[in-house]
Order: sequence, then C-alpha cells, then structure tokens
Amino acid sequence: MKTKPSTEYALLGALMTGPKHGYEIMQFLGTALGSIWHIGTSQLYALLRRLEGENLLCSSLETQDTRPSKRIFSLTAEGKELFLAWLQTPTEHVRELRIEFLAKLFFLDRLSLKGGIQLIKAQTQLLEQIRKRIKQREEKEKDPFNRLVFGFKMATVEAWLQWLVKQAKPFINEVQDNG
Amino acid sequence: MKTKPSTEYALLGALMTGPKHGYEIMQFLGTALGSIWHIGTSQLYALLRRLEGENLLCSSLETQDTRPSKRIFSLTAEGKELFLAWLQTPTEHVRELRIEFLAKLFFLDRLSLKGGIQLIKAQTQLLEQIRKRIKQREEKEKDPFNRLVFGFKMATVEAWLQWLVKQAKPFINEVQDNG
DNA sequence: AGAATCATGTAAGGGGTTACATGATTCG
DNA sequence: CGAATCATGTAACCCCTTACATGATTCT
Repeated sequence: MKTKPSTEYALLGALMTGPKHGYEIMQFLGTALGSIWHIGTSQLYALLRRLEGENLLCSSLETQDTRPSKRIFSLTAEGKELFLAWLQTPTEHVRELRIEFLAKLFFLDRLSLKGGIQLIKAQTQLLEQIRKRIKQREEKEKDPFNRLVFGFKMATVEAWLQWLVKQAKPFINEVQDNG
Repeated sequence: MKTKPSTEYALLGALMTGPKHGYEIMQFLGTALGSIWHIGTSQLYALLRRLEGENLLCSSLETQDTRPSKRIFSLTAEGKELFLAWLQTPTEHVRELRIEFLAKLFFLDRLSLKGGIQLIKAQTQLLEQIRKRIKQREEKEKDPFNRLVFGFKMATVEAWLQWLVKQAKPFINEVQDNG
C-alpha cells in the first residue's frame, strides 16, 4: 500500500468532528495546525476531489441565498477507518516526523481519542532503533565528513527522543489518564 | 533573486575541481555526498541542461571510440561566482539546513577553501535568532498543543546549535588553522 | 553467459506553490 | 468606500521520482 502524504490525513482528520465544506476545513486547519503547516486553496480543493475519487469522503452541494453554494464533505466509513489507522502508527521517515507526528498528537488530543501513550511508546521505540543504527554506522565510519553527518543525525534523533519523554508524554497525560 | 534549491549548487560544486561529464558528476556526488542525498539520472541531466541555459556552466561533446560520446561540463565564471557566494551564506530555512549546510561544509573541506569558521559563526547566530524568536512566542502561547510544537522546534534548534559548536567547528578546524 | 559498469537520455506522473478569476457581503 | 470575509476554483509551473530505452564493454 502506497502511503499518502500527511496532508491528506489532515483533511480526513478535519472531518472527524463532522461534515465541513472546503473553506471551513481551511479555517480549521489554519487556526489549529497553522503552527506546523499551511495549505493553499488550490491544493485544498484538488485534494478534496481526489479523496472523494478514492471513496474516502463524499460530498453534497448546499445552495445558499446570499452566498455561493457550498460543497459539504463528510468522511466515508473507509475514510474514517484509514484515518484512525494512520493515527495509531508511528512515523517511519525522520524527515516527515515533525509534521506528521505532531499532527497525530494534535488529533488524538482534539478528538479525545485513546492511544496517545501507545503512539508515543511506538514512536520512541522506532527512534531508538534509528539511533542504534546510526551509532553502529558511525562507529565503523572512517571518513570525517560522514562522521559529521552521522553526528548531525544523532544529535537530532536524541533531541527528539528527549522531547518525546519530557514534553509529548506529559502533553498526552494532561488529558488522558487511562490507568 | 530567487534562491535555487541546493541540488543545483551541488552540481556546480562538483565542477569546482575541474570539468566533468554527467556520469562522473553522479559518481562523485554519490560517493561523497551519498550519505545526505541522492540524485537520479533523469534529474541530473535535466538540471545540467537548465544550468547551461542559465549560463552557469557550458558543455562540449567529446566523442569516444569504444564508448558513447560524453558531454563535458565546465563552470562559467558566473557559475563559479554564484557557487562561492552560496558557500559563504548560512541557510535561512530550518527545513533545508540538514542538506544544505552539510553540503556547504563538505565543499569547504573538499575544496580546501577558507571561510568555514565564518560560515559556522553566521549559521550559529542565525539559529540563535530563531531560538530567541521561538522562545518569545512560546512564552506568550497559551494553547498546550502550540506549546508542544514550540517545544519541538526548540529542542531541534538547540540540538543543532550544540552540534555546530561540538562537532562542526572541530571538523573545520581539523583542516584549517587560519589564526 | 550473465551482471555490473559506462553513458545518455525520454515520458509520465506526483505533490506542491504561485498567480489569477469571480462575485457577493459584511465590517470598520 | 475600501478592506476583509465568504466560497470556489483554474492554469501554469516547479522540483522531483519512477519507469523505461539504448547499447557497447568489462568483470565474475
């Protein structure tokens, strides 16, 4: 299965609280997730059309007297399922961690869903694995520049691991206390 | 002036040690910078054509008896100047720091050019500024999720600042001792 | 004999940005 | 009265990736 970029999941997530039209989705994501990413109108409407084509959501037109008519989107069962599955899996690729993982935490919090602690645990384990792999390769590496590169990756991954423990975990525990 | 993605500068940089044909450039970048990025053949040849169109490099065909003929690229004065200017300026956008900054350090080292210490100093100052900006916004922020996002950015930037001092600086000093 | 290397590309598509178009309505 | 908001898009382009094409040569 080809994995989608996280942008599409954000759109699905925006519909988890109920049907919305395009403009509403943009406002929602803009205020709620604006600190991690931005989506333009052209991309938004294009993505919505594509997601509808994939049967992850469906739409209906609603005419208005004083305003242009709205196309209201709702999640299909398939779309909802896909979104919830996405929400539970940690981010594989380091470059996508910032946006994707933070978005997952956001939705878990906003939708009051359980599984945040599991997600953080899984993401921590994944980063630990990556850390070990880097360490092994770093030890074998002779070339000074490549050692510098590994050092950079190491510093980044370690910072994120600490952030997971010291900040992400408390954030999730604030809302959820599933003993 | 529209800034180019760092890929193009890498191609220019590959030609700093003398003219090369496409395949040779790919080998060079593959072995030297392979740990931070990879370029495919299709993109390579397309970029070379574009850079030639922009007068940053020029090419000539060299026929061979037993092999397909090679198109050999060399830097123009303009291309060389642009590359050297790029090499001296720190990376503005955080998301591009990993690839772009490491590439700059690589070329400074490989080409035995001065200016590495200045670059590291400039990049450090830039990251310090970003750190301050994040801190200010973090303090004002009430929303727990946005605080978490700022915490993530903060952790990343601080890790990189430490890496600059503890690893990048020594790397540059290994080769250069301009007192 | 088959795989890897040398050497150059074309074609198609994916995901995203930028710029532009439209037109009413409400707010300052 | 002009600016911002509401609401939807189209067109063009940019950078990059994937897949495919070609064809000789050297290594195993």
